[in-house]
Amino acid sequence: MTEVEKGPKGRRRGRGARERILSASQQLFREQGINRTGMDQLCAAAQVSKRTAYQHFTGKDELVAEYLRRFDPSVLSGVLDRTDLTPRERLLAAFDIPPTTPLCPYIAAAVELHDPQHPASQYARDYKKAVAARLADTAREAGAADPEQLGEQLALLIDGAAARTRVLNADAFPTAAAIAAALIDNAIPATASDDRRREEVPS
Amino acid sequence: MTEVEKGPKGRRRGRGARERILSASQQLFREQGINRTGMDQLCAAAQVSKRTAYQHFTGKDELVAEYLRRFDPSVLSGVLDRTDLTPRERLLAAFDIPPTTPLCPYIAAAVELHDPQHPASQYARDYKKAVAARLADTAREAGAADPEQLGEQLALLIDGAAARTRVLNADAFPTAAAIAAALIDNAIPATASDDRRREEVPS
DNA sequence: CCGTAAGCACACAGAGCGGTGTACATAACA
DNA sequence: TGTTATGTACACCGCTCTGTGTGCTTACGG
Repeated sequence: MTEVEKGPKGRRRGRGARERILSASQQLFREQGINRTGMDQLCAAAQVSKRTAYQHFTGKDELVAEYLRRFDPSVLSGVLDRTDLTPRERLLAAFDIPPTTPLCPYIAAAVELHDPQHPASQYARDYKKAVAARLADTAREAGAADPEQLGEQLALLIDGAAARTRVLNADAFPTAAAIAAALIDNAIPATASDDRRREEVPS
Repeated sequence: MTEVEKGPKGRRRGRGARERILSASQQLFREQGINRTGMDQLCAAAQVSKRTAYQHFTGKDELVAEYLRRFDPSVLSGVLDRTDLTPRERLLAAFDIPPTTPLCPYIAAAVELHDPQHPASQYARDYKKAVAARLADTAREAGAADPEQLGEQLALLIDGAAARTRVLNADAFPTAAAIAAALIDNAIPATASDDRRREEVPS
């Protein structure tokens, strides 16, 4: 096992330079934004020398892309996979986000980088499509008439709530959840008995 | 009448330094973003010396705030005031935006500036609230049961479509319009005789 | 015990940024 | 005719940014 928490000089930790950099990115990029966080500050926060950082990442662009890739936060895999909820409840749970998220980092990255060709922007696009697809899957499971459309609609609601929360400085997710509930009720034929707890709906 | 289109030296135009600066801002801030547009480039595009620009605006911050204030485009005063449409049609027309808008500049400014106290961010907040209020007014006029809620919901849909359009690089307003139609139909009691002109059949 | 890999500290380059200082030119008005 | 606004041209300041170059220090494996 490599030594950990070394003395004041030399290698600080055997493993973890990359991880510390990415972890600091998570915090700083979200708190301050990408453009307003310089590499100097980031390396200081990660307790990593700048030289080391540029040996792990070819540049800030690659670091930003990796930072975005290290997500998946709650919404995608956390909420929609819960088996203790009905599909309908899972769809609605996607709107019960904790107040810890100032703004969806994917939208923020796309706006801040401002270049659709930037690797991070491309990944943001892929991720958003994946979220819509997952929502569509769950919608299908819930028995929606047009699952793809419902998935796209719910994804739009999430993004709208995120953007509006940022601009207004006030939580917009309850509003989005209300719309979502209405859409789901509209889209799912009443025959699907989703309102009963813990029941797998045979499609 | 002051002379216009002067010679190669001296004062280029009698009036218009300010206007040219703001006009160049409209183009460059939208095309490239605020942070990626330097004052040098902006002054060159406006054919205005940097010195003059800083005599009209105390700094870039003030310029950005003024740039945002010089909007109102179509949505707020253009569409919702049309008397040739029923209130319901006016609400839906807010989603028929031309493809000329890459991203709602208010959201972009709030994300790029990243400081809720920035004058431009404050104005963006005010503007978004005003839009929701105008939508609520129209919703009331259309006979909605809870106009404030419907206005807020439609505003969220617009912001969601704007954000999603930016991230996905694909028009998301049709999806938002579909949701809006459903919400409006749900919120307005059938007694309201808006549907009488049925030549436009959506969905 | 020595080589190598990993990392640190620190200075520096090159560019762009917001913003200013200075000297000069022109138009409108007295 | 002269004064005053208004504007130009252009160099310049101080700062921050991304990214390197250089030399030193440590840990670990053979």
